[in-house]
Amino acid sequence: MKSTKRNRVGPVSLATVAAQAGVSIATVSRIVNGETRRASIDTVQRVREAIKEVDYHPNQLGRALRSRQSRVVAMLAANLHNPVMATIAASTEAALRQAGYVMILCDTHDQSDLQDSYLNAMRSQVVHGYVMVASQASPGLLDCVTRGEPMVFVNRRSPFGESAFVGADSIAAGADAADYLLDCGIDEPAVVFPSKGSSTTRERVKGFCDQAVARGVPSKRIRRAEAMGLSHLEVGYAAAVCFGTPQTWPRGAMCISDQVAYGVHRLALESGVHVPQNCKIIGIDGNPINAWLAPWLASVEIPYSKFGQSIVDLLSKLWGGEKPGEHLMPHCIASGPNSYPTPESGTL
Amino acid sequence: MKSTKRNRVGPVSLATVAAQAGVSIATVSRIVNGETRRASIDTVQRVREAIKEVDYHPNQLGRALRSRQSRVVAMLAANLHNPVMATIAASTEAALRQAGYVMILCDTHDQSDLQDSYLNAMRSQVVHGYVMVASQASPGLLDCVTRGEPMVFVNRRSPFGESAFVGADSIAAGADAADYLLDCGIDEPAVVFPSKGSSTTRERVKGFCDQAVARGVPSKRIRRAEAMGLSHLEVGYAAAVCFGTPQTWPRGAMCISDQVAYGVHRLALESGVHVPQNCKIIGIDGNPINAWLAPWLASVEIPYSKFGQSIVDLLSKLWGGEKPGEHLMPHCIASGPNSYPTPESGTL
DNA sequence: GCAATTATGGCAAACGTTTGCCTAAAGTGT
DNA sequence: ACACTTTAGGCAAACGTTTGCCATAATTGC
Repeated sequence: MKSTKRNRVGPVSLATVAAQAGVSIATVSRIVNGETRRASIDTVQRVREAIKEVDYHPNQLGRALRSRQSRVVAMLAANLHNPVMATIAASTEAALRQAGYVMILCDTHDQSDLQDSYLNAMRSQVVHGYVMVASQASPGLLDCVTRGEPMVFVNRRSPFGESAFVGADSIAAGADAADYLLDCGIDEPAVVFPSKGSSTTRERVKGFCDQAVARGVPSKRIRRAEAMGLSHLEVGYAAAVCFGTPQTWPRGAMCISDQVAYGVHRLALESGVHVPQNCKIIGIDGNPINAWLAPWLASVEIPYSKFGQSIVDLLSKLWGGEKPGEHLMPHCIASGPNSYPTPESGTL
Repeated sequence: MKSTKRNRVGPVSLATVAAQAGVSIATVSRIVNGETRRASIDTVQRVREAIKEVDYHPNQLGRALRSRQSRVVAMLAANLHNPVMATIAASTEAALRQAGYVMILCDTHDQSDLQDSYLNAMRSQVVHGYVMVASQASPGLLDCVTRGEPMVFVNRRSPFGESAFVGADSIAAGADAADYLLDCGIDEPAVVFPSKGSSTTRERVKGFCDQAVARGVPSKRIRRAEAMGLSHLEVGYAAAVCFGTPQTWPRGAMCISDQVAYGVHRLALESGVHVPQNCKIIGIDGNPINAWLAPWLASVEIPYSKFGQSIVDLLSKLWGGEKPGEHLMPHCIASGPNSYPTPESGTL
């Protein structure tokens, strides 16, 4: 190696490259950023070699400081223990990466003060955009919105006026669940949901009830089971208590999430109610684990693993100065109870 | 408000505060950083008011650029769809936040080139530390290690010499699983694992086999079932095929992860093998969902939701210049099959 | 009353970028 | 030969911090 290759241990910056190539920092910067027409062909060549030589990588901090915009996006999710949000996080991370961004992940535990605290922290990190998964209304969020920060809301719409949104059509999802149960010939379906649910929850319930009524079920005959609880699992378990004995259990139940369905099913097991023979259950979310652990469960599948791409598309539009748009993701009835033998039909 | 409160729309920096308070930038900086003894009591007061006044928040970019260290930690996880890693990510995020850091989350999909790509990206973000969850050996990782970056390895040790590590004692976990099955009186236990598993996987298998042998099971009588597959679910399902008919199934099986156990159980269902009556299954991980969806499963519980704190502790030590330490997390047999009625003992 | 110390706080140089503006030199048209 | 444009590239000012060093003024010790 004939050049004075210095095994630089310390940080290598534009200055290092410039010195190595014998040009100014400005020239190197322009070449790094693809501004090749401002330099002669052999200068470009020389600089490119120097870059390899000293193993230069642009410092994103300097870049962001100067240009007042980073390649960092913040995701604030309400609860990472929820597999739905974990899936959304994973897919968003992948899509962002594809687009050359990195993602900072924050778990707000569904607390508005924590959300505000994160919002502040992210602002001082000069993040370039926000992804709010199931966000809460909070003063800090209002600030961000009014400041016009690029924000995409996921699953829950902005509490403050119109905004970019990606989520499922909850009304339609609820309606599809109603269709499923009604098509099974169940004339008095139940619906299980958390008492203090989000708007999404309420929409799912509403979609279900409206559709049931539209198909001739008297509103009074829809058995509404609700409970409050920390997790949807517990909500389902607690709410189903009102179903009573095996004789009084409904023959079909729609749970506003798969997690609620798991809770309901546990009580069914404990009560000696057989699912799906005695009671058909349909959830919403389409958790992939259902095929393995909950073959008794039908579910309205929502393609969370495709949310990431839509989120990034929407963000890009916001960055491009466009009006916030909406992406309503398609859904479908995914998994009816699987065909392989349930314990009851086994060889015993 | 008597002061000339300007409703600054633009960015507010140290300069803004300095102007407002009529002092120099340096003074404000020092006060912001708690260097109060360098300013008179009333100057401090005035600056503090000015800070409120203009709603100043330090720009972390400028800070990081100047001091060459940020409050950002990168986590590179092999696969966020794995609930184990999602749990670790969530708990680490919480612990880091507690310590005043933010976390950038990267999903390497267990690919070494993607891992390197992220490692590079993180370096140019000037992150302050790395958390490698189930990392791969790769050139970029070797670079980082030799450069002496603060890194904590989780679940898989560094492929390159000693390093900070947090994880469970896999040998002991495997041994405990063996004890469980043997204590149930099963004399020919099976062990189910992926063919090309990580070191952790191999240790769990080894711990199991060694303990079984130590307790008098001839090594030949341990039925080893392995398969390759993308996910542990599929591994379990495929590996259990070799168990054959209900007559030839083992009476107990240890699966090196709960996910493998789910796969095995699905085949058991399809084959008409009743769990746990005909075959006891024990997994490792202690997925909280087990209590709800897999009451038939025993599991060696590993406290993943406590990993975050240990990870941050270890990172702090590294930052403090200490030698990399190890945290072996305790584990215990968590959930035997639940006591509530299984389908087989139901009212049917 | 004078030197030595301490309190208070400003100056300016970094950190690594990007970019508007300027300067030469070289090329082009007539 | 002259005016004019293009090409190639450097200068220096930001962006928002931190911090070593210097400069006053006030206090202390004798």
